[in-house]
Amino acid sequence: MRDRKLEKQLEEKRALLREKGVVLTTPRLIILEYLFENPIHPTAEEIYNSLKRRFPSISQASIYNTLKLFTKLGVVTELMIEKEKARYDINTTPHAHFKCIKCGRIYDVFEVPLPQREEISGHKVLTTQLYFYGICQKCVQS
Amino acid sequence: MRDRKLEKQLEEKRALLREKGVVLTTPRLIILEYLFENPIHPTAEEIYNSLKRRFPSISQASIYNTLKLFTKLGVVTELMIEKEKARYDINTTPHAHFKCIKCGRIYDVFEVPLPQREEISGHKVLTTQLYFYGICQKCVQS
DNA sequence: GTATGTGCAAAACCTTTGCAGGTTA
DNA sequence: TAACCTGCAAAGGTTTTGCACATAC
Repeated sequence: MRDRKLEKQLEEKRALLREKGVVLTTPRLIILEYLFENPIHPTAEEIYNSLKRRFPSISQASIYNTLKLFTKLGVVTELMIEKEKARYDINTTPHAHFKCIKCGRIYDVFEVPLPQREEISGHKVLTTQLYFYGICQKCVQS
Repeated sequence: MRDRKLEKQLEEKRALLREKGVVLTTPRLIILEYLFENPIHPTAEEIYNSLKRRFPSISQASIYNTLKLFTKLGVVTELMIEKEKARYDINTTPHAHFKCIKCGRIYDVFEVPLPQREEISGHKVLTTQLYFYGICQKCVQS
């Protein structure tokens, strides 16, 4: 049985999509659900592999299309913390991220605030990403 | 005739490479020079296209190998400010970057300091990247 | 001379695209 | 029903790899 709080957040995002005139198709709904239930900053491939077990007909194209749409609408944040591939974060509250260069884990960082700037040297700021790289607590210990 | 200050910086980086036991081959030297003379955060492709005019025998593989080596040694910083491809910055002094989502220009940002943290939630921090995205001054005006 | 690096071409990998068929509102 | 979306397969673009030859020290 699903967490009530999570269910409420999900409904909020669904409402946001409806407001924006987005058609609520099966791929979009199950990807949204997946992101809430797996807030581990998954890649498109991880989402695809997990979902195709339960929904064998889903395609890679739909995963990529949906993630791109969600990013454009601000429903998810696309992280470019890795060179190879994008990762997706359903938590769109501004926050930093830490990537362990040893184990590859990615952590949310709420301890260090993002610089909140509307303008820098005459440039209008719309979004901000702050990435830290190093050795995570688990890898430091071992 | 080349700037004397630039020549000095170049010699410093060459010395750093020698110290680290890196063989100073032609591709490595000309890429280093290129980066100093073109501090525009070029991509591997841009470097390749520019250099092959003067050194037709240079290969893509050498560009990629060299950039990876330089990044590992801390001679350049690899920017993941764009999803599609990496960009390289010879200025390894910690600083932020701004990318214009309209024209694609990438600016150095010295006005906003990077958070200087050695440790976050028990994780050991080694490097930090701060990226701003928005509309640049030139695009705002037009 | 020997370890190390280069150049070439092909492969690997992530992401996008075109289009016929299907689904949502 | 009409607009929009999905799934499939192929293509596109960046980066990596294997190997014979070449080069730096």
